[in-house]
Amino acid sequence: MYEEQLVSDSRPVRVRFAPSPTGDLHIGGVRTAQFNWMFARRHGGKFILRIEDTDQKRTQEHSLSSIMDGLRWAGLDWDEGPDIGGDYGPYIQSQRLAHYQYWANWLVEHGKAYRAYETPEELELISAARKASGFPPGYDRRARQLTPEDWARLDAEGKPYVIRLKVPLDGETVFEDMVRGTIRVRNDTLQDAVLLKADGFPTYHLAHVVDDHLMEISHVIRAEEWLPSTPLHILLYQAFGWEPPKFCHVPVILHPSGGKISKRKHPEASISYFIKGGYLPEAVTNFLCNVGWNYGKTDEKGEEIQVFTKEEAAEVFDITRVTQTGTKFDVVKLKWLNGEWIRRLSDEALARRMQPFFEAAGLNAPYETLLKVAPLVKERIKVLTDAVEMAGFLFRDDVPVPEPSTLIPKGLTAEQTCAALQLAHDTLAALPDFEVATQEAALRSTAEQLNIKAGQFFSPIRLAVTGQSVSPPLFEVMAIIGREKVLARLARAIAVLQTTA
RNA sequence: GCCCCUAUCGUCUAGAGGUCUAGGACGCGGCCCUUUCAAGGCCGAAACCGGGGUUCGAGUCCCCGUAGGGGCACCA
Repeated sequence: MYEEQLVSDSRPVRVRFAPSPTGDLHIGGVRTAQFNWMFARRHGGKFILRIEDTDQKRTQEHSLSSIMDGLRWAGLDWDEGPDIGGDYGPYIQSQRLAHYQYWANWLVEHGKAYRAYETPEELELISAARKASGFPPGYDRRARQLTPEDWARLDAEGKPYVIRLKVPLDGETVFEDMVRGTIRVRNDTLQDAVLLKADGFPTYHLAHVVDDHLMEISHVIRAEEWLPSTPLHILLYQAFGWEPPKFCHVPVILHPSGGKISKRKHPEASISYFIKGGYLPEAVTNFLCNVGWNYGKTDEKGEEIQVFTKEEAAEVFDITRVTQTGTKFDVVKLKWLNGEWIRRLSDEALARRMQPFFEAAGLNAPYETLLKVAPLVKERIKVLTDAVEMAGFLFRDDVPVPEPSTLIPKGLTAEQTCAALQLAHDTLAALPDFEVATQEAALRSTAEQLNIKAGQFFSPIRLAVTGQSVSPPLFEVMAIIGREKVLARLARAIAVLQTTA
């Protein structure tokens, strides 16, 4: 199916991302938001942010700002939303209760819905009894029998009620999903879903249908977990006599071990994991494009282009080509992509982006120094936090004293190593300047003098100066650290070897 | 239990009935480069879930199995 057929000219493209404020933004939510965003940008439509806070128990105080921060971090800007308003506001459902109550009652008045007075406890009993006698669990629609007189009597007793949809007992509901094609469900498998809760708040089913209609949403792009309840939503549109939007259900993101990735069980389900973990928003959105969709452009070698921006993706985004299979979230591949993006950063940009991570590690890393560090770590790190691990020693005075055993390279004795370090020390001390090229020329000829391989020579120097066996290129590192500290650290290592020998 | 969706290398995917000896990427292995580690270059191993149809021809269409996922709340 091609997308062009599904975007009608008569109806402007208006899509929304509608999270519930129950904590951090979920990584799957980011992708859903991104698909909506790309679809809107592709078709010159509007991308709307709406907050679905109709569950008073689960709503969390700081969640709204956390969600908006997450979206901003990912660069998914919205055209209408709680903070910026718009012509269809308010964009927070708890501020739209009058709408839901009006339309719920409208359905009752028109015989499409009814009041039900069962308590949650009674419902549990009903469900259990049905199960026991071989029926599917759920509600048995007994309140359909109630007359308006019954309602008056129960109201007089002060009994709270909910409003339930009167689902047709026979027939089937059919709709077209933009990625899955025709979906067909028998109505007798559907429940008389609650639309308005006893506390006067709507359920998701009612609230989103009313809002999507009132906000003139043209395409509902949402996670696959909504697929089974979509027939119910179609029935609701029919009961109202409204034209439903087009639906598109995108596959869920799975944990590599199988099953839905959940914030409760997996830290990487939350966008903050990636923000704090030193991932670039460019890489995360790039990666998310390839989970359930693919860019499809190839380079001159015939290889698929893997690195692209979400803007580039939006230019060719076709929602009907979204995959239909649940996809596992491969953090390893994300890390690789993140490395690709880091390598594309200018030194200035990389320095700026690394800075907060050094600070978070308690290191005072001036921008000017980071600017020199950037080219050294650029092709060695996958996430920004790697830079702290790899180059943190540049900003630390308490670099660990190396173990004598690690100091001695293969093929050399302790005495030889000690002598080599002493010679390195003296050579460096005598240099006219401390430039990389000067150091390199001098130390390479020193290695020749000593008749040992360059690698054998540089290894103990590296250990002594950086405290690590792995580091960015040695001469660059020493130039940044400065001659004084380098000589001191060499002297310290020499002393360690001497006491051992 | 009932309903819905899905099924190509370990993972993400390309594949719109003949161009498939099934392509790419990550990861993995090897080689080259090299002061460590990377990055980069080259090479390699690695998949159409099973069974029936339809068709001259099926990874591609249909059916049945099987497997995976999702859903059956006064949560979203």
